[in-house]
Parts: sequence; C-alpha cells; structure tokens
Amino acid sequence: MAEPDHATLEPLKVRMDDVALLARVSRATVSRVLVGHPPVSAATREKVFNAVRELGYVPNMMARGLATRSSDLVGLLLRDPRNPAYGLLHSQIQSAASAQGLQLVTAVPHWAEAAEDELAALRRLLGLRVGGLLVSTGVIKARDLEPFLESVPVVSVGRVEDHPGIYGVSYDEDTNGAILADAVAAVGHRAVAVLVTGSAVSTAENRRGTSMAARLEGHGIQVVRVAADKFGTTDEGNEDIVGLVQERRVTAAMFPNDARAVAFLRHARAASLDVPGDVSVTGCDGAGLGLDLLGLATLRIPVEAVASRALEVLADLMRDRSAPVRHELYPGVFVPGSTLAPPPPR
Amino acid sequence: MAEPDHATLEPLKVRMDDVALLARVSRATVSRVLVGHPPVSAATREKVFNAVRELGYVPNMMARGLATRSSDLVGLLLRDPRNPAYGLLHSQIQSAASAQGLQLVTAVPHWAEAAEDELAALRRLLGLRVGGLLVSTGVIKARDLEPFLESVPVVSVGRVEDHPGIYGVSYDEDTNGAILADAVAAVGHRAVAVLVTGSAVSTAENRRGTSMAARLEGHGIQVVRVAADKFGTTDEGNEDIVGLVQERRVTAAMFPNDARAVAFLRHARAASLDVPGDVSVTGCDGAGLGLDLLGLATLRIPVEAVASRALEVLADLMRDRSAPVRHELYPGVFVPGSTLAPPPPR
DNA sequence: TTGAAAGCGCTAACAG
DNA sequence: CTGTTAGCGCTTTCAA
Repeated sequence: MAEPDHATLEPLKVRMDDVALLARVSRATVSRVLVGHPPVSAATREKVFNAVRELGYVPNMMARGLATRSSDLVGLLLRDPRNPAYGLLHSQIQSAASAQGLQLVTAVPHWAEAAEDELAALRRLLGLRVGGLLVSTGVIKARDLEPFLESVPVVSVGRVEDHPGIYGVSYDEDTNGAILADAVAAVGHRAVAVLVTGSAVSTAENRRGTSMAARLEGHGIQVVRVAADKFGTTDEGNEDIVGLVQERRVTAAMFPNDARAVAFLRHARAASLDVPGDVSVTGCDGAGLGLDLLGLATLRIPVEAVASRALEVLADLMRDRSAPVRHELYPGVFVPGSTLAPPPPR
Repeated sequence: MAEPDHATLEPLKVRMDDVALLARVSRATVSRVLVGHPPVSAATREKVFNAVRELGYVPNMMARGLATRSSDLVGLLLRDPRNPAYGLLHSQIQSAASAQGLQLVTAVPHWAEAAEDELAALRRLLGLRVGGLLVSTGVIKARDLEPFLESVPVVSVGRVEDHPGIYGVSYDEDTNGAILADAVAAVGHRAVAVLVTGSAVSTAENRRGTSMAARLEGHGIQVVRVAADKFGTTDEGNEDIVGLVQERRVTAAMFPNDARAVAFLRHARAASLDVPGDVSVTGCDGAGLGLDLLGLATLRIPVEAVASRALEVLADLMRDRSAPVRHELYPGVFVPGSTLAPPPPR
C-alpha cells in the first residue's frame, strides 16, 4: 500500500505534508490552495480539497501565524464582566468580531483591583501576537500602550480616549450626563443628589456623574455630590442619599449606572421612601432585563453601535495601518420612566 | 558600540535571540529562565531578567505553542451571548479561566441559526490548537466533536451532556423544573400553562419546560403546553397564554427563562391582566438586574459554581488526560417572588 | 503553474 | 549548569 492508513489518523495530527502526499502535490501547492493565492490550476485545487476533506485536515494557525507574522486574533481587554453594561458590550463585541471574520481572545484581570494585573493581561494578549487590540478598561493607561502602538493597532472602545495614537470609539458621556440632567431639570427639580463615582473605579461613570452635576448647576439647580470610591459594590452612598431625601434636602437622585439606581430603589423601598413621590431616580445604561417594567428613567447607551463600529475600525486598521486616528463619540438616548416625576410640593 | 541600540527597537519585534545577546548567554538559557526549568543559576537568571526588562521583551506564544505543541488557550463555543443567562455564564467562565491561568478565546457563530456556522466556529478554535474546549451550545452535537476527543479535552458546560467521552458540568434542568413546579403546586394552582421551547431552540430550556410540565402532571395538575420554536424572540406564545388566562383555563404561567417571563409580564400588563391576581408567573435563571424589585418568582441557576467547576475540570484534564469522564449536575435554588400567589377563588 | 528550500521564534534533547 | 542543534507546521521567495 502506497497510501498511509489515514482513516485512523487523528484529524488534529494531520499536517499539510500529509495532505500534500495524498493529493500528490507539494506542500507549497497545498498552502497556495488553502491561502487562496497565487492561483493554482483548477484540477490540482480539486485534488487538494479532496485530500483535505478526506483527512479532516485542520490547518494549524499557530504555524501559519509564525510564518506570516500575522494573525486574525483580536485581543479584548475587559474590565469587569459582571457589570451588566460591560457584559452586553462584551457580547456585542464578540458578535461584531465574528461578523468581521476575526477571532476574539479576551483577557480580564483576575483581581480587578490590581492595575498590575491589568498589565499582565495586556502582556498575555500581546504574547499571542494578536493582530489588533481592543481596550475597554480605563485602568490601562495610554502610556502603558504606547510602546506597542506601532506594532499593533489599538482601538479603545466605550471608554474616554484622548491619546493621539489610539483610535477611540466611545460613549459620549458628557452628552449623556447632560441629557439626563436636562430631563431632571425639565420636570422641575431644584435640588438633586448626584452619585459621583471615583475616576479610579470607572472613568466613564465618573465622567457621567461629573457632567450631570455640572449641567444641573448650569441650570441653577443645587447639587449634592455623593462620592463612591469602592469597586464592585453598588450600595455605596445610598444611606447618605436616603438621609438627604428624608431631610428634604434633595428631591431627586441621579446615578451613573442602572445597577446603582436599582440598588438605591431597593434601599429606598426598605426605608419606606416612595419613588417618585418622595424622590425621583434616574440611572444610566439602559441595558437591563426588565428595566421598562421597573419604570426606571434612564439613558440607553448605544452599545451595539459602538461595538460594531469599533470592530469595523479595527478591521480597517489591521488591513491598512496608515488610516488616520480619530476619536468618535456616540451619545445615548433618554429612556423615560415612572421613577422620574416632578418634585413633591413643599 | 557592541550593543545594539535596543532603545529604539519595538518591543514586539524583540526576539529571544536579542535577549540572549544582551544577557550574554545562549538562547536556550533564556528559554529555560522564562519557562522556569530546568534550573538555571541565580546569577544568569538575573542577567536574563534584566535583559528582558530592558528590551521590553514579550515572548511569542505562537512560536512557543508550535515548539511545544501545546497551548494554554481554551476555546469557548458559545451560543447566543445576548441571552442574559448566557452572558453571565460567559463572564463567569471568563473569570474562572483567568483564575486558572488560562486564556479564553471565544467563538460565537455569526448566524445563530446556521448549524453549519457553529461547525465553522468549532474549526476555527481547533485551528488555533487550543489546549482545551468548552462547549456551551446545544447545537454542536457530540458526534461533531468525536473526531477530536482524543486530541483535545472537551468539557460541555451548562448544557445537557451524555456522551461518554465528554465531561459535563451542567445545570440540573430536570430538578430545576421540578423545583419550580413544586412551588407552583404548593400554592394551590390546578391548571397551569407551561411554555415549552423547542429543543432546537434551546436544549436546556426545552428540558426545563418538559420537566415542569411532567412534574405538575405528577401532582395531578392540568397542564397546557404552549410551544415556542422561534429563535431569538421572547414574545412567542404570550398571546395564547393571555387568552388562556382570560378564558380562565389556567391560573398560572410558567416560563423556561426570565426573559420570557418578563416579556409575558409586559404583555399581561398591556392586556390589563393582574399579576398575580389573575395569573401567577414564574421564570427561570435568576440572573437579571432588578429581578427582585420586579418580584418575579424564579429559580437562580448556579452559574458561578458551574463556571468555576467547568474550568477546574478542564484545567485538570489539560494536565492529565486520563482522568475519568463524568457528568456533573448542579441544581439551582428557588427565588420566591410576588408574582407567584395562590390562584384567584373561582 | 508547480517544487525545493529557507526561514518564522521558540523548546527540548543531547552533549559538554 | 550551559551551549549546540534539530525540529514544530506553515508561507514564501526563487527557480524550473
């Protein structure tokens, strides 16, 4: 028998040489057929495909990557996948990636607190020699990325970006904050509590809170800023805000994300506060499950648009590195809800 | 100058040879230091680490993978990341993976409808020569995986698994269905609508629905099965169930996931049906954001436990392939809610 | 249009 | 303990 008994071969152990042997061509030819160029005669191509099928050959992308010094792997650096908004973003990025024919490899830092761990995650991704990088955590600073910028295109997605070498496809948090503030102002509140997350916890949320407060003040509204600096909890500041409401020092409370708003709703209920009778509440994100049933007034961030745009941009960059870097901003849309109503009469 | 001007070198272009040169040792020694064995004298190790740091060297995992024919890449085959429960599972798997020191590369089929696309996603993962595979979609059948089982360990997670070659870490959907059915029976319902998803849409949900119905019937309760076979929508069957309630043919409606239950809640509200006055409602998953505020009676599936167990198992398997294959089942815990109450008096 | 041969960057015997 | 040397599986000149 000249033919090897390939029926017993494990598919993943089949190499290109095996295919070449069976197709009676050279390895180079098999490669050309699989890569798609340069052109190969229809007849040989057919032979090759048959051999591939017969052997169940699965090309080894590691080897290909080594040889071409390229890869269609896209690294995603994510912060806290437990946050629903990030979770949705993650899903959408995932879908957008496969829509672009790119493979997504995600790294989340093990200890979300440790910036050091984020850098480790970055290095793991770079170690794989990903063809592109998506950064979605505020903890990695542009400075950390700088050394790699000329080797791999980087798009920062959903986070505020201002580095001239890093493309940004982000939520327009300033506008978002303003939209929400305007809505609260419009129904007549004159004293509002705003939960402001520390920028170390989340740059995006910090920005939202800050712009909400600023916009309110622009309307001549009195703002009580409540700080929240702990990572991973949504209950911080709620006691204080309940207190403010009970003392009638504020008639509305604005939160930088829905999870915190919902947590406050829970808190308020426990404190027998009526929403919106005693206090109006707004969130931000708009990505949760039964949010409409809950009636939370919020703002829906354009997760889908941002995700697919980010991957479009990255795919372009991977094809042609010379494209100009820009920072695109996408505002969300206000979602009315029963938790926002005019303040109680004095 | 004998030394190269490494300061201007892009870190990702630095090779092990560059490090070796700078450290004045052989490439093999650098490799040994980085891999961690066999032991290298403390002095040389120090030199190597310094050179690595100085050059910003990031080892090329593709090359390493090729050389060792191994990889700490874990492939995850996911179905529909937009489903909140899958989204949470995804996040948890992600965290569990990094906790095990494994890199997760995820593939989602582009068109969720096409089984063909799922196979393509599988091949992409295998092409990367992942060291292990996590399968979380019911569409890929055990038969499709069989050819690869001896080359790469496979753990199917969150889905029903019964193949003797594939380890299973799954939700105990039969028990889950029974728990929910018992809760509904316990408050006195005697006629219940159960939304049963087609198994093509979701094996897990199908199993839940089926077991709910069976258990109810075991209690002597009359069951109206409502079929839902379309992928991606949560509104299917809601009209019918509203009709059943209005005709007083059922006093409760059970859904195989929270998204559907919430969709029904919305529907019921639009039809001026009172929950639980006119109809009790139960969901399943328990992973949503403000579910408790909504008061939805549901069942919390043990996402975290399943995810971390799955990765523990996979990590073991990647270390030692001879471990016995088992199928582990994890039941959830009932979450009471105000949507479940005794039926209205006749 | 095809084949032969030289790497891609790294690890792992095998000597010393 | 360290250096030399063969590959890992693939792509890609370069010739034919």
